[in-house]
Amino acid sequence: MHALKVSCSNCSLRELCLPVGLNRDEMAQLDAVIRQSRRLKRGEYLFRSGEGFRSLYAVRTGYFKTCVSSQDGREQVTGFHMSGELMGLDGISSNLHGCDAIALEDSEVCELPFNRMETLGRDIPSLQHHFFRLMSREIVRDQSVMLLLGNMKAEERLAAFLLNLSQRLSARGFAANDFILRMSREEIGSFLGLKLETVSRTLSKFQQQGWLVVDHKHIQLVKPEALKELVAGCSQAQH
Amino acid sequence: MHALKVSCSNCSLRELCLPVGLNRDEMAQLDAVIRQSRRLKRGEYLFRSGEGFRSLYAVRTGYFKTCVSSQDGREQVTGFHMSGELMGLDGISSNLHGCDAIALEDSEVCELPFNRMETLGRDIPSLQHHFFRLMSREIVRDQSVMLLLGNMKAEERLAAFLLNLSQRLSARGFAANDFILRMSREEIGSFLGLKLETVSRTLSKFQQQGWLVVDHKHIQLVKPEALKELVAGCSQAQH
DNA sequence: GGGCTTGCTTGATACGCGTCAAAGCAAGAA
DNA sequence: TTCTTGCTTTGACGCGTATCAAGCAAGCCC
Repeated sequence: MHALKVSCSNCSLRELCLPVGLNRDEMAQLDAVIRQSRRLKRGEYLFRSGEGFRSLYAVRTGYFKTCVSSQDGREQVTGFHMSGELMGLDGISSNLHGCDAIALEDSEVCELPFNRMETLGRDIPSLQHHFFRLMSREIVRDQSVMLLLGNMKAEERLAAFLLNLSQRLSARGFAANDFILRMSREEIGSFLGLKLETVSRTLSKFQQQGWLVVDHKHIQLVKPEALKELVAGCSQAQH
Repeated sequence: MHALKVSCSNCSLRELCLPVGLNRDEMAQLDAVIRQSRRLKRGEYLFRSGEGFRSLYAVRTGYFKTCVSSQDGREQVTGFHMSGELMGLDGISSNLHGCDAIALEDSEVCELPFNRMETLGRDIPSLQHHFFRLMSREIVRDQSVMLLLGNMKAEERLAAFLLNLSQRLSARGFAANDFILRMSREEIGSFLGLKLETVSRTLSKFQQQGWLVVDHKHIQLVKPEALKELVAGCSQAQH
């Protein structure tokens, strides 16, 4: 990943979500398209399922969850999103957002009007290609969630979740083994296909085994290797 | 959907997977890019996880499953694919295929070299847009599978599966309530996050209730309304 | 035909996780 | 402070699905 460290008035983290090799002129065109960033308070909706789709959103700071709901009110969290990650790709197909996006803490996003990004993609091939790659990456991510929901046991799911979080945080320069959960036990459970009590119990079990320390939302991974060993077998095979 | 019924030497079902409003000239350009179709025998791999990614594949005739495997050999079927449906979108992100695609019966696909489709998309905006829509639709589909795997009980999963099959078959001009399953009980179970015995038992239960008739792979939906009622509450909310 | 394989059904049993309930704990309001 | 309120932890119990195992039907090869 050749992340460009070009100063950018609109979105300081653009190099994370759009790491394309653009020249100065193309960069300026992109800048012209990216809208002012938007701030959201904790709990606020960025968009709701069924609303008209106009833009993608990249997280600048803060934390989001996306979720779909069934008619009788069951909620499935489909993902947690941190800085540099894109939300709203599911809205392209029908011009309606297909999920809710909710800020888990005070957050900031930059808005990418999709029509204009699409047009720009025609002039800047590497940008077009990058968008295809981003969408494909989302499909790959979803497939690994299916593997998790379809095949893993509670302990394996939670271990995979914690390691995934750890890896994404450290990729952003945060500590890999000492972090704050931004979501509730219930939201973790919804994402992992478990009930909140099971999440809580499983965390306690990991703590008893000395693999981590739980203090409310504060998690310290003491033996990340143990967690890795637990998920080694059931994680997706590398070829 | 404005499905064009233009004759096409390479891919008679192109109107299904590429229903774009193209003029004669654009159509010719597209024809030039789409490769000769490829035939596969039942059980044959179209591609394997980890192989280099070059092309997307659209099913012309027959039936496919795609699946990801964990290191210890657990297999998660991520989808079943029938005529007009596209496979391989997950390969774009890393230039490697992210899943296996296997023919469930003797089948035929047409190959869409991705680089050339990408280039063509720049000249034909509606084609580019259509590709974005296709990828987005795949993300939406994956989200609804997550809802299924995360929240539904065995009966609800199987009912949702049968109704989805029924709907896709009838969209292709086949009978909605009388069809042959192309996959084994084990493959259905793998897709739905259930064991084959549970699939078998649940089918038997549906039959005892007079909702359908099972004769090996031959399914007749007698009371599809009953199945619909079962999934009504737990299916994704419409807005 | 006999004997094999493969896939499906069905039953008995086990166990993991959901459900229900109670209590602890932190943060904020009155 | 004291009373909320929301979130979490923990325990007891029960249900739903997995697991193990046996039997059956269909297809295939010799």
